Amino acid sequence: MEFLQTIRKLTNAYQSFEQISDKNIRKIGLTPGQFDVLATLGNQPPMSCKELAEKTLMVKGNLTVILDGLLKKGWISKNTNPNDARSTMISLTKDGDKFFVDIFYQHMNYLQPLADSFHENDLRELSLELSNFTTRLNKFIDSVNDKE
Amino acid sequence: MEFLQTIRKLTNAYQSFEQISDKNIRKIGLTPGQFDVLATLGNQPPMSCKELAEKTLMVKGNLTVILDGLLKKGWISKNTNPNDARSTMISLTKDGDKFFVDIFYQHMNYLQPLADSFHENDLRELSLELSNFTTRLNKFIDSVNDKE
DNA sequence: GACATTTAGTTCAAGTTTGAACTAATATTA
DNA sequence: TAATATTAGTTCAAACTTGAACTAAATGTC
Repeated sequence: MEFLQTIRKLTNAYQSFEQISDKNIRKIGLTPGQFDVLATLGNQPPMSCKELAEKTLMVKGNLTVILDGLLKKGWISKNTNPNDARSTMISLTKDGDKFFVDIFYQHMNYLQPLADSFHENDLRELSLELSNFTTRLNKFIDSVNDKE
Repeated sequence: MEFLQTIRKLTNAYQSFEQISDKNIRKIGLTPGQFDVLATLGNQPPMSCKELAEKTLMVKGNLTVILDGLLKKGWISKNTNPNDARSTMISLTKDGDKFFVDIFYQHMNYLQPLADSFHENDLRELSLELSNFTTRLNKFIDSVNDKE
């Protein structure tokens, strides 16, 4: 069954990269979740928890915990959305932004030799195929959700 | 930077699939880690914790916990390796094997409509490119490990 | 407007994951 | 062979994750 084979390859690729990336992120002193949130907030206007949870694919409960951690470190701020008192807008503080730029640069630097070892064209080709693959996955997710 | 773009696509693809797969696995009553271990043990001769940890990419501490859970459910058995008293050989029990065949079938059934929505050739092409991609990732991992 | 429904975010318990320290067994080497 | 180093697996604390129940605010409907 070719499909399972492809999934296995996908999993291997992802996990290999994760291994590389997480190792450096933890060395920086962040958890992958925290890095994910910081990277999503970086260079963006403030966004709600809901939006942040969607982009990072975290469940809301987990996001609250991660935001608590980042808040304690002083890297994000929370403000009630003036248009909807239920929702909270999250943004990087000045310190948070400085930190983000720093670690992002550091992380990219770490990955540079890896990035350089690929041919642009191969990456473009793979990107395209992964996009098509994901499109179908998401269609399936929608169809499953519709049934519920 | 094409590389980051590709990584993002890879992450999206993986997480979309994970979302699909984990949902069903948890419905079956397993955690993704438990499923992973059962699937690795299925149709294989007994293997050591070390081998199991390598194949599933889990840290040893986590594997111990997961094996405890599977042991409690009666699906695996542990036996000291006669050739090396430090190591433990893990295998599926008869019940565990029956359960594994059951859930594997159930899970495949769940994924079938998704699998059918792809063209074999596209999958083969993507598989190949992912393999090449992972080969390079692993080379990078080795080179980083060598430096330590 | 009052009542039910939906939505945003928090809280909590149970379980997972990590990394480091630990025990016990095997390999190495002098 | 005795001392040392390595390897297999466990334990533990701290942190993360999930899912469900909860509070509060906004929206819909009569």
